[in-house]
Amino acid sequence: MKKYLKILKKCPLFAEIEDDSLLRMLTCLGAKVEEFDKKYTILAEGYPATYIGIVLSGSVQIVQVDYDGNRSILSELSAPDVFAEAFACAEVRALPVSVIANEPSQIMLIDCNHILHTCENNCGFHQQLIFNLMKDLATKTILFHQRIEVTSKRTTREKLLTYLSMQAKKANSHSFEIPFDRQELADYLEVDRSGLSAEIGKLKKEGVLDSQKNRFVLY
Amino acid sequence: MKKYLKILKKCPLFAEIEDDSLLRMLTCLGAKVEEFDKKYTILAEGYPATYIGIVLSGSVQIVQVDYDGNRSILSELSAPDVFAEAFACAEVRALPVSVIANEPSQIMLIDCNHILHTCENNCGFHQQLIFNLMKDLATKTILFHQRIEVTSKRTTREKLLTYLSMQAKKANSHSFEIPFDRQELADYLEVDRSGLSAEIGKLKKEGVLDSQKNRFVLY
DNA sequence: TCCTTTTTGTTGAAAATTCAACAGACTTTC
DNA sequence: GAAAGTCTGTTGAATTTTCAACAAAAAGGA
Repeated sequence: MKKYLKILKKCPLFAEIEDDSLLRMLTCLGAKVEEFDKKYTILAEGYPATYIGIVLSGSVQIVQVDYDGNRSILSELSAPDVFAEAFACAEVRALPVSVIANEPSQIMLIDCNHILHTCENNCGFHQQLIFNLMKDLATKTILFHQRIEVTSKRTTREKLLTYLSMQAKKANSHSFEIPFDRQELADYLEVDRSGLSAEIGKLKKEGVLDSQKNRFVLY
Repeated sequence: MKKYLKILKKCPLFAEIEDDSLLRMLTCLGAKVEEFDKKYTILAEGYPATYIGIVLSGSVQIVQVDYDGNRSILSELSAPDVFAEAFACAEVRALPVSVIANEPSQIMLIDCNHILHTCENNCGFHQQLIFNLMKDLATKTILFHQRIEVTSKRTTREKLLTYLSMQAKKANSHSFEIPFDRQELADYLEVDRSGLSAEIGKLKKEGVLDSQKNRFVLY
């Protein structure tokens, strides 16, 4: 396990846990590392969700089969991202998604029951782990909530302005960078990319904002 | 506290916890019950999020002040709903919303730190409480995820069909009821109500589905 | 540096949504 | 049981978005 320490320490799930405690804990949790070739299925739709996954190297896709049989890629993750934690914690009977290796990848799998039900050893770091997992879920909830707040606006302009003011508020400044390129921003806002570009252009002309690449200024 | 037992037992946060254990635990957690008159602020935007709230009676609104000063109501909760748990667990510095009493209400407030950091007594039910809280957050994450999956479709028709097939899958039947009236469904799908009604009409004519009130049949 | 690839902005036409207004069906209240 | 209020479906016009196609700009590679 030692060789994965460097990447595991970057994972928010293991924040505030010392190296040796982490190693001991992983053993205690029965964490296992598996290697998957490209296109191999790591977790399969329909199976019970018990495992939490952590990408150690390579990348994975979260894939869903549509009601009319179309496969769609919900997201793509790389190290040290965590996946399936919500499904595992909610104890869903059947995973609604599959997780597929996007390239040869090393994946750590931990049975969520081992996390949630602390062992008799009662290691103090287990507490911290639960705390970290909780924080991860809570943060996701908040981010989703924010996104819905943005996308529930009805026009591209409103969505954009709502999003940008949130970012300005967060940065505590009129000038700030966003973590998206145009296509990604359009996907986030759930609008058409070209329409988004057009709207940004309009707002510039009107003097409402200015932008160059990812940097925006809101007047 | 005893008089609140009946309502608290309905709250998923306290699932699988026996009455007397629950009462002892509430004391241990420093849970307090406060009464708020209509329009009084229970939790104020901008303050640190440390408390988890539970509606015991009455109802509350989750309110947000827009970037241009407009107040908007994000949701309305009644007993035995839980609020602010995500903010508290994520330890956000400033609440992005306010919680206002919508009528005279009794609210239980619990400092989230007391939940997350188990006491030295190490009561077994505290474990269960953490577990329940985790499940609550995980479930919310999943529900938000689903909603985004639905609303990310671009047309009313696609949104509606995506949502309905999810419900059919969940009910494991072509015929099922949804928990929304038309306006609520439109809000959930983020579309115009009248447009939604029109689309349902079209789909009926095309023989894709049938509906009366909340009951839908998908062919 | 040059060439290739990706990203971004622009456009106009087609399609879809929103908006406002109204009428009928259904509920609730007194 | 009548009246008031709410919910739903329908319509047409105005607005907005999407879509496809292209050109300019930026980024990356050889």
